[in-house]
Amino acid sequence: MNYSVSEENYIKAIFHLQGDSGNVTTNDLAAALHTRPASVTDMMKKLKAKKLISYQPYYGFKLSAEGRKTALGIVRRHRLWEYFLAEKLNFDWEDVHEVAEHLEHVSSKKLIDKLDEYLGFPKFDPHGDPIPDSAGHMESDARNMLSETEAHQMVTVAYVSNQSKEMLALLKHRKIRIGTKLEIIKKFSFDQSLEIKPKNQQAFSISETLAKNIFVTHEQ
Amino acid sequence: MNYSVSEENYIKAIFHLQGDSGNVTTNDLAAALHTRPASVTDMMKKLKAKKLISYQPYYGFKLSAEGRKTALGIVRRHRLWEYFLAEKLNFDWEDVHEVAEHLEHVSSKKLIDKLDEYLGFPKFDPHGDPIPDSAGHMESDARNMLSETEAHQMVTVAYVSNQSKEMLALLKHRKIRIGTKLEIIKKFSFDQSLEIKPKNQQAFSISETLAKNIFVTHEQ
DNA sequence: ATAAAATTTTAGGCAAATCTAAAAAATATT
DNA sequence: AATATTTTTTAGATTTGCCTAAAATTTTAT
Ligand SMILES: [Mn+2]
Ligand SMILES: [Mn+2]
Ligand SMILES: [Mn+2]
Ligand SMILES: [Mn+2]
Repeated sequence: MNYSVSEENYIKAIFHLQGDSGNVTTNDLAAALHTRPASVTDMMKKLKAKKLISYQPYYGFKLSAEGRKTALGIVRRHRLWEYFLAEKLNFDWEDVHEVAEHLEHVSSKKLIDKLDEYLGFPKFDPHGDPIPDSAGHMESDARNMLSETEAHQMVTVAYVSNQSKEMLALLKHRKIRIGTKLEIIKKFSFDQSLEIKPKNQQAFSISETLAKNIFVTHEQ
Repeated sequence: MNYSVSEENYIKAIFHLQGDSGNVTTNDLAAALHTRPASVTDMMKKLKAKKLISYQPYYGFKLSAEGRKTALGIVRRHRLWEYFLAEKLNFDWEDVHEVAEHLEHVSSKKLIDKLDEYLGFPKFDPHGDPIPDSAGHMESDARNMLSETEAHQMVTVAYVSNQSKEMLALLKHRKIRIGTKLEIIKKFSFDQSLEIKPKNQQAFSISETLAKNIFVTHEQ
């Protein structure tokens, strides 16, 4: 019911790594947590004993129903704190993650539910990621990769998939954030770069690399 | 420069225990932290090696200048979070301590300074304890024990020295909190009980035991 | 189908933080 | 001053979480 900081970091990392296949490997998890494969194997034994994952030695692991529920709780805390830091404390977009990485481990349910209420039950964090509600449910709206969106469309930035400091620094410089409305002026097939024009800004071009990491919605 | 949760809890406990004499004993610290004397001795060796305390085996210990500075930082975080929980998240007075006990260990300076600013640089926490500023300075205003205050005076509750659940439950029932203004109607020498009348409330009597744990200011 | 390479696990060790039981030292009592 | 009591420290274990090096297993290449 109550897990250590280390256990929580492992659970959350597995949650983020298991995409559709649902299976995570020892090496991948070690890389994600900047730790050694041997340490991962140790922890997997413990999480299996606690029934948070199913684990076949040599064949990877996946969260159990209980593990997933636990992961959603941690993600909820992380994203609510990110929202708080950005909205209330005026943190820059790119700085919220590091602090939330620690705040997420303060696991008082009462604290988080009251924080959620205080913030007005936000649905998305500052990076556009959905915030699970207290029952573990979250929005999953249809988003399209900016690089695959047709020209001459007005879209709204909803999510950025790469959240490295470098990426966020670039977005900040370009004044692109979650909620920014922009028009796709032209697409160049030579290098797949795009000319875009954010509302109330001059048009400029962005690389394919960047466009592949920005997700947009069309509605409205 | 950066200390473990356990080290921080020890440092803070020493800070609270060392009154005027300035010297804390192994048994007292063990009792305060619900741990064993042997564990305290182990940790004292470590804190001494890190120059946070001066420590003479068998003769107790006290914080060094560096240790005191560190302790003030932890106390600052603790009390700012208590203020946040009470003022912004509407926590009951008696519930803030437990959660702050964990939040205090998230030690980002930027986070705490921005939180302080967001809260409007409060000078006292919900229990009336002074909050150190980012340089470690705090108010130390003249407070008097309610039991030793003359009758027919209008005073303001500024601090409660006993912060047990039982005490806070009684104060809550009596609707007495930090900032409550009240008049001392009469003092009974038989049992040292007091008749008091909070503003906008009926008069009632309180025991000497309670009156010895309530501190008040006269100004204004 | 073997051999080579990559991945994962096991074995053994280490540091932090705790504990119990025994020894040592300080303090109090006669 | 000697003895008893209390306090504190030391010795030796235990648990958690991590590591390196070696062994086991799976996967890939020939
Ligand atoms: Mn974390
Ligand atoms: Mn985020
Ligand atoms: Mn604490
Ligand atoms: Mn307090």
